[in-house]
Amino acid sequence: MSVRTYFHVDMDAFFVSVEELFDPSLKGKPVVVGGRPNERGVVSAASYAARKFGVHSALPLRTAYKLCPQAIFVDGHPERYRECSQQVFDVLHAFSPLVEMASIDEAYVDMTGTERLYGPPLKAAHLLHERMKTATRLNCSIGIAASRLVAKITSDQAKPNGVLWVIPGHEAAFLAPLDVRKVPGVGKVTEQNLHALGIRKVGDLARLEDAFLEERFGKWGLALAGKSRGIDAGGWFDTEIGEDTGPKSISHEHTFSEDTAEVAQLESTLARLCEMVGRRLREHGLHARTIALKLRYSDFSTITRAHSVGRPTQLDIELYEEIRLLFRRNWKPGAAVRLLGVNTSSFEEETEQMDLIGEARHERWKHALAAADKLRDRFGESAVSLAASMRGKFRERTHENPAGLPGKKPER
DNA sequence: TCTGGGGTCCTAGGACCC
DNA sequence: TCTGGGGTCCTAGGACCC
Repeated sequence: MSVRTYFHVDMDAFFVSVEELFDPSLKGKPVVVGGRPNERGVVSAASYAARKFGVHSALPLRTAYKLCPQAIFVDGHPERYRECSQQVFDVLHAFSPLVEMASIDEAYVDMTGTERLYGPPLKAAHLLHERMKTATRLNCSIGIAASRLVAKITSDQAKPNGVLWVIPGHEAAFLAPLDVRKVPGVGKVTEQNLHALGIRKVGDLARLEDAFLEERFGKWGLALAGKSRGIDAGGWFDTEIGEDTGPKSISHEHTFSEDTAEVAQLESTLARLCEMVGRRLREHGLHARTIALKLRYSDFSTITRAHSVGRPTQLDIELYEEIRLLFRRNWKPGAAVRLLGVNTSSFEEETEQMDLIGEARHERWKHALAAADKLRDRFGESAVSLAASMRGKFRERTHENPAGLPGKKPER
């Protein structure tokens, strides 16, 4: 098999950098994206100035405030990030057609066989780096290697705003001195398990027998053995670049600013979550067979309860009927709830069958929801709401029912 | 420290079928 | 009446990623 060349392009402090485009006065200052310092929630991104104080993503906002009270706390703007992410993709795609966005702020580019066009890898990477800066006004770091795994680890080592190449054949030497935690897929738990075995560096891992790792960690251990030697093994690293598979699940969840045990508040929140999920299902032209409720109590204990339905659906009201049933069967009445979530999966594409099945009620809702989706496009997410049509004194970001949705009260 | 929201993948047990 | 052997689907939970 011939040697391939992969770039891993990772945007530097992406959310913070995008916020700086909208408010240049933020530049160079300690900035925390994610919310107010007294809110429930965690840091989505921290500027390099804020990181000097120990602030990093996933840190609770209240903790971030204690570490760095002078930081500027800003709310996240997902639409801005999606738009900039699209610009990043456009730059990459114009550069080389084999691009796969791995998340909103990072991508793999298969650069194999582009030497005649762009020259050797380092030269090509610097050209791409420059084009990215010119087109998006954002900095990125680029890792270059013969496997995607090593390219990803390399871009991390290149940060911030750098380009780094691991020459084929030098993977093991490059990886050996790094902490095992640097290997994608090794998180807190696996790191602890490895430490318990006296394994701290990737080099320690690479010296072990495959059989030993397989015995200790199963299938995952075998993939880990390959990773320690820089081989794309296991999980999505094995897939081809550029193939666009649709989503496998669509979900929304909400953490209350204060825990609550009020049924009206809980159920109207579930209704709102079902609307958000239903809308996205319709956008993607998908019908879900499996609908799941997520419930987190004050003590952070969390359960999920799922049900698969005979007829896949994309309708808010049908999602809500299932979810409410799951909720009523599983919620310990009176127990304060911290978080609610609605998840859908086992998708089926739209079929003629589904349209033919549509009995009157089904069709009414379908048309009403299409109208509601249009209204939301024009006036925003809170313009129309099933939650608003529910009884109960509690209302959250909703008002009366301007679309005239059928049915005042969703009853079975 | 007091812990978001959106995902993916893996494991494991039980039901059910042949 | 002492206990098959898959295969597949479903559910629940957990690790991990950005």
